[in-house]
Amino acid sequence: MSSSTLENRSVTLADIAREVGVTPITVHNALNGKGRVSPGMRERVLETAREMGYQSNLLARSLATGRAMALGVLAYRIESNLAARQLAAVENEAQKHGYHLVVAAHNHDPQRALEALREMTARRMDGVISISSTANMQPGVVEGLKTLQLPTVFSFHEPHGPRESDCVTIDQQQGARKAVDFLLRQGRNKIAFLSGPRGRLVTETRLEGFEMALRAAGFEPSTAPRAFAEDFSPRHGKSEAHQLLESKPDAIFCASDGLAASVLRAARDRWLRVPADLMVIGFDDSLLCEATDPTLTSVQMPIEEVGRECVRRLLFRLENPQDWSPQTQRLNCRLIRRESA
Amino acid sequence: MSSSTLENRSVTLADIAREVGVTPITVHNALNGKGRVSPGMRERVLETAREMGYQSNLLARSLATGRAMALGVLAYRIESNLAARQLAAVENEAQKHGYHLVVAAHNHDPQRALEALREMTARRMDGVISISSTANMQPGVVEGLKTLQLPTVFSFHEPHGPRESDCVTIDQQQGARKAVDFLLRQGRNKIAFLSGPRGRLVTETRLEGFEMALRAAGFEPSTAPRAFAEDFSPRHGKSEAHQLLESKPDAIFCASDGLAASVLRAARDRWLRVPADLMVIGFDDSLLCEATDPTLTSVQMPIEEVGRECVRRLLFRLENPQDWSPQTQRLNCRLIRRESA
DNA sequence: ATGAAAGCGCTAACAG
DNA sequence: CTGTTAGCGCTTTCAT
Repeated sequence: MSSSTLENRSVTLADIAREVGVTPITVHNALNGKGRVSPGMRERVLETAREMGYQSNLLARSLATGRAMALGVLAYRIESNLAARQLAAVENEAQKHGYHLVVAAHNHDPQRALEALREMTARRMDGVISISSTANMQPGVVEGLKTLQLPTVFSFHEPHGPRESDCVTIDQQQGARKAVDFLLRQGRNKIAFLSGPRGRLVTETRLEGFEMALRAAGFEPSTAPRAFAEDFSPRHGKSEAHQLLESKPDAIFCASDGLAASVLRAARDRWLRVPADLMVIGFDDSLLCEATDPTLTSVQMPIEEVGRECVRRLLFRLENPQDWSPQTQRLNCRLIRRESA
Repeated sequence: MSSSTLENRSVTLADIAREVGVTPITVHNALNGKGRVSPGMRERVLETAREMGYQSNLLARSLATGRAMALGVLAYRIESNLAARQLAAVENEAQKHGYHLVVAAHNHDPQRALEALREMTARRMDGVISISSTANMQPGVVEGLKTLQLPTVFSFHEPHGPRESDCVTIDQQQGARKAVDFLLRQGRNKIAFLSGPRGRLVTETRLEGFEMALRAAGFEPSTAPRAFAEDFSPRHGKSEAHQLLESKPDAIFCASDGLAASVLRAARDRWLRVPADLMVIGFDDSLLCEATDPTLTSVQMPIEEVGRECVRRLLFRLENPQDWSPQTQRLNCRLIRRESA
């Protein structure tokens, strides 16, 4: 009678039904407020269920209803700060709507990504959110997502070709423009650009924004000094920073906070005062920004908003299949002012 | 016949069976290499399955087998760098063994944690990994995990009372000792301590390590200068750092990299040379360490190893229920040397 | 207000 | 080698 009677196997509707002396259907109705059940009956059922420690089996429910009440998340990485923040936002939003999250990482390995994708369909996820911060995902994966007919939201990444899926991105070009505009408004007119490897979407997009801002202000962007480090981390970029400083810029816009930190170090080597002699702006508004000296002004991406929006769009699609149509959304960046500019 | 015949509903074993002209069981056997199936048959089945775009339904399989092939992860947070790194390691290891991950965050809200826990059992997860970096989890949750008879591994957190579950932790006291020992060996003998709020496990554990190291070296730890900031972030601790510097220490051991960054700033205010006049050591080996100037020596926690070990222990338990017994494992920290010490 | 019947898709155990 | 039978736990539709 008490919960301790049942050993290993977990309590089922039938167990409760037997205990109460009705059929499983009545128990089901009582528990889920479905059919009409007399108040007394409902009370007894609920009570017994509690006593027996009943836990409805979601696997069985999902199988029967065809809804897993779970979303798959396919992330290029989990440990990256940006990805983790987005994942956290996704989790939070999904939770609010009663959805669980199945998470897989692929580290840009297309094999692994496709495999994870198959697993998501095998588990009959209601939908999938793809987090691919660098947009380096192999085309095959994007195709995979599309053909597996799982409702998908891409984020960060804008899938190539015709858009049959939702897409939530950040306008990084706008972010870069915002930073450079700000420098220009501060009266700086010899602004340099520092980024990581050429060819990376991050580099190219932010460089475009940099050039657009200069051009809009009447400068010839092609003459603006620029350099490209091996990577975006603070371990890199110091020699490139020194190289840029040779041309005596009055500001440097960096495509990452790590590189901006390197610029600060290089500036100190040369006894330059930041921001008086040299303004520095980074990108990402990461934890580094508060740790450098001076603290770093940086472009902030609304990554949490991206996460939330992914979930919202996906759920909207699931709940309103008729009046849904694929849509690409671009969110804007903000400039977070600190000491370096 | 071709894959395009099937519209919405997904392909089942029965569909393939019908197509091939056998029973679902044969298809099942062929697909899973179970019963003996003639090579020719197996070939035809595999071929047809591929053609029809068959995706085995894991929900159904789990329901039938009683194994979800999935682990639940209950994290205090996802966006924290440490948590995200551990999560990534867990994901990686689980993936290797063919397990999926269902992830939920509770932000130390006991209500939410219990709810997430129920959801994990409702989904019949094979086991749960609890990531609770600050060990602030309410006792109720720990109890919940224990009573829900889901195999659980606690990490970071050592559950109160008798240990009925596995536990993988990091010996932070050892980490602190290691840092202070190092400073002592460098000839420093006026070492101060800076941390965040008192009462937090992080503060107290690292303080204990600090004092143990001093005592072991023949110093009276109670006289060592110490201060406690409002928080562990680089936004805090600067005034506390200045306060400590009044007593002219030759080294400061900080309970976080953020606070260590604040110390570096304070030191610069006073024209102290780091490490010549003042050595500084942080804790966590976070991204900040490479961004400060000078770069920060810091204590590194083997968080990825913790994640992997959680999965290994859990899977071992699942696969060898008989010769499993709860065990608490403590991993050691390393000191990562950079410029500040 | 309650129940009966059927099915979701897969698997396990044993029979032919 | 292949098929039969039964069941995992829940839901849905339709009777009563």
